[in-house]
Amino acid sequence: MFALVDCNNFYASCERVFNPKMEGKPIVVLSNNDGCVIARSNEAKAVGVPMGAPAFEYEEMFAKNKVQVFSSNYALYGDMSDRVMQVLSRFTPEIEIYSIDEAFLDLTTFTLYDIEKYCANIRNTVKQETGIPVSIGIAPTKTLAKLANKYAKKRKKDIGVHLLRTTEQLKEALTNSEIGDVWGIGGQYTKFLKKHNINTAFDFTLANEQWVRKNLNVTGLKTLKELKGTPCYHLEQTPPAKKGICTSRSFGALVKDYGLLEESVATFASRCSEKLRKQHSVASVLQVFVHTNPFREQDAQYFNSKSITLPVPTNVSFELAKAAIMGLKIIYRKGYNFKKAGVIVTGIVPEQSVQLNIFENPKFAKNKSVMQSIDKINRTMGRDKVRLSVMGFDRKWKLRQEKKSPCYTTRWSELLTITV
DNA sequence: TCTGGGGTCCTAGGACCC
DNA sequence: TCTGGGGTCCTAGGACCC
Repeated sequence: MFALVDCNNFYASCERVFNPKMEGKPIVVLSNNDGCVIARSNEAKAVGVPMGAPAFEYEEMFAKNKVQVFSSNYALYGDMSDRVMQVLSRFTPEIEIYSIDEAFLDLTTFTLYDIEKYCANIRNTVKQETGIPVSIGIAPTKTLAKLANKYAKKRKKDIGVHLLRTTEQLKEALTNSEIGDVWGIGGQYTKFLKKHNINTAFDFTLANEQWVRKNLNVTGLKTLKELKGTPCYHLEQTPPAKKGICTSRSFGALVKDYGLLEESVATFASRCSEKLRKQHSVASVLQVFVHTNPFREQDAQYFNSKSITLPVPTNVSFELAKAAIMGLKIIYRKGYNFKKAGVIVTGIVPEQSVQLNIFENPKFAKNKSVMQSIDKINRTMGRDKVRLSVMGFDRKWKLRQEKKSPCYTTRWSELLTITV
């Protein structure tokens, strides 16, 4: 049996933990640059704020309904996520952290327990120790656990735990779940399946397997089998190393100037190098891209990218920044209003495989220890305490974040003060 | 003024090899 | 009339996830 633990309206709930005045009120959290709505409390959903709503179009609506608006605060959400996952790990070592707000638990060996009671206990403990409300779905496959979780959120709000085990329980939940709510069935497949008169998860379980294989390929077939109770996905306790790493941002204001673009691209390359070092990998290809704002129809549009093959795979920040700037010089065109830039590294292999190369460059060991020292300083003293000068200092291209809450749990200077 | 960011897997088709 | 058979690797594009 798998349990899927999913935090309710996670970002909105994080904002509420340290700001209890927000309890019971509609609140939304915006994407980077305060662009669109990416999280909503139940109250915000109830007054009709849609997911992805552009903030500037909804200003009046927010005011009218007294919706509290927050910029996203990833330092806070990341730390709260760690706390939730730590609590969950106490209940079983068989845990897969699936995303910032979700974890699968493998409860197969818990045969002597009342699983529903055990999960209710998990839910209460997480709430008690972190302040975050969660819902838990329990079922024989991951896809069914996802479905059970949705069901718990929709129909068993007060209990927050839903178990699917007997044929009757399964049939009832499948019949009452829309096909588009199934994990693995997105917008395109929903349209396609509805056209063929498959409207619920139960309808889908009656579909012909060859037909599903042909039209939704093997991933669709796996989804079908999982819904019918045959597990195709297992618990992944150690996440596999990433095959591609991307750092990109939209700018807070349009950028015309080459120098600012260069600062941003160097910064993105440096972030990619940090992420590579964190998973002990090196990359052999770096791609840099820039583009204008497609929403500004009055502006001339320009999209371009350049791939650079690195002479030796690397995770050294200045080597990646150098390559990124080289690429940027090739694709930069004067006179455009740039809105976004990014760096993607691919051709990722373990650091070990390069170190063992018999043609190893003596610079490699030296650079590696420089990077280790920089990482250590930045980890303890704060991000970018030591950085490449080409990354700049005043960050004119930085994000807009006008309504960011304090980093309650990760910055001494922003700790909550309680006045009695 | 203003519209996010970061991933995965699968398939088809082209280039190339013997 | 008629023109082999069996592979690999890479990339672009489309689907999905959070």
